[in-house]
Amino acid sequence: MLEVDVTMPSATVEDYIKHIYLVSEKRTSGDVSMGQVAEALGVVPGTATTMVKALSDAGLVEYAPRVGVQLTEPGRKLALHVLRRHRLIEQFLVEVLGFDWSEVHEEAEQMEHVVSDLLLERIDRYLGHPKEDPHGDPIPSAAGELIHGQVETLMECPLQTHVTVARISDQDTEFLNYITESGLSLGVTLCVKARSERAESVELELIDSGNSLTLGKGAAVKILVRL
Amino acid sequence: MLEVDVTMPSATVEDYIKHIYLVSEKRTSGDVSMGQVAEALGVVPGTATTMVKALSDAGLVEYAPRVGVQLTEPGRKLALHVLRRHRLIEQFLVEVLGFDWSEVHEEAEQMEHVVSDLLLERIDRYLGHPKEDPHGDPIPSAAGELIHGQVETLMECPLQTHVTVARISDQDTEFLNYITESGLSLGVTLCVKARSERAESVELELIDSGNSLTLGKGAAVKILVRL
DNA sequence: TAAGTCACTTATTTTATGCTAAAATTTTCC
DNA sequence: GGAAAATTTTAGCATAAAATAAGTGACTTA
Repeated sequence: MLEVDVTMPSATVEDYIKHIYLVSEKRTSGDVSMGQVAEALGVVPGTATTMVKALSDAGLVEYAPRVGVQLTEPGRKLALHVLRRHRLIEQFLVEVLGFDWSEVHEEAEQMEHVVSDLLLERIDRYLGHPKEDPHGDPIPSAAGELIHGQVETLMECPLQTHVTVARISDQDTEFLNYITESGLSLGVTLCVKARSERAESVELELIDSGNSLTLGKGAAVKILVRL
Repeated sequence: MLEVDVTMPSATVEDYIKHIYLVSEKRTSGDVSMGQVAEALGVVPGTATTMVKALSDAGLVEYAPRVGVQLTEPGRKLALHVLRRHRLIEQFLVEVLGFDWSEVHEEAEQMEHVVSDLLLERIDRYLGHPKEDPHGDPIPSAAGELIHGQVETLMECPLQTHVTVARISDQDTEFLNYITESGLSLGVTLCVKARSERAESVELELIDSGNSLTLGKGAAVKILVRL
């Protein structure tokens, strides 16, 4: 039987735990299915089953065969720690080294597994203890707490109301570039003029520029706004 | 037989190539023995033999059984590329994030395998294209050239002559802290008053502070000075 | 030159992570 | 409610990188 050493989790273990956390945040349901785990990690389902059983033996998750997986408290701690590393690195790359918000994800994906606690705290201090990363994602505290602001997607927020773009929940470079070009960067004020559930689209007006824009549901749910 | 994909070397491959380069720089002899490789990598000799054969199949080294190993031109290119990453990272950690020169080695050891070329060039630009890292080690250019200044160890440099500490060729935290406490940091001017080959020691005078200091051979050969 | 020691190589095993393919189970849909 | 579809698990195998242990060659020393 595979033994996972929790004292120094491998990059693979960290990735599984992180993705299980991210998926379970998105879905409100309790358990994450093996299919979702496999898809998030880019492996075949059989591989996910094997790894999740190992994670379960290591006490990082609770696994119920044919039901799904769920983080334990140590697992949640680890997930938030990895997420803190990822998001602080992204913020550092943008703020200090002049990266565009669309290019930092892949870089942080690698670095999150190697930066020491010491380096992480130096980065945090250098940045002045930021609360959010370049995509508006909240940065967990060193103690493992995460405060997410009150946000809603463009598919659920009130109509005819001024709202502010607060967070983009997609890390794809192409998508982020499209968002930038459309003038939907973080902090921009807009107003949802109309929404069609049948056509799965929303019609926006950008207050500052006065431009109008129509977005499909797929894109609209990735854009989170604050009232 | 193990196949090594040279297009994207693993961290392990990079470490082998880097250490073979570093050992062969130190020793003037042509080949690096398997024992030296194993010791540098912290593995048993059998592991080193197996990996070196794989590196040889990949065209990164030339390997003669029971004689030793030597980098090919692609191997040398890779070694210098890894060293460039390592040293630029060290310089960045010290210059930008306020690390002490004694704490950066281990951190860089991890990061050198994950920073992208893009990030590396941003770091290089941010630092103003430094020529040396915090220990005085030369930083190879992006093209793979390395200019090392004319330096000598404290065991070979002329006596009764003012020389400047230019480079410390040991990354051990304890040793570097000792060097700092002794006032032998980079740039310090000193004078070798006497040297005893029998006693394997040198007697130094630090010009700026006026302090005197005796060093054993082991330490003295790690301190490189410029005339 | 025979014996002993040391360094090195080879062969086999282990660990972590992945794959494919088949079997089993659950869900969906008439 | 039973067949088809989708999902999940199991089993067997592959790869990278390490270890162990045993065998081989080569240098030393008398």
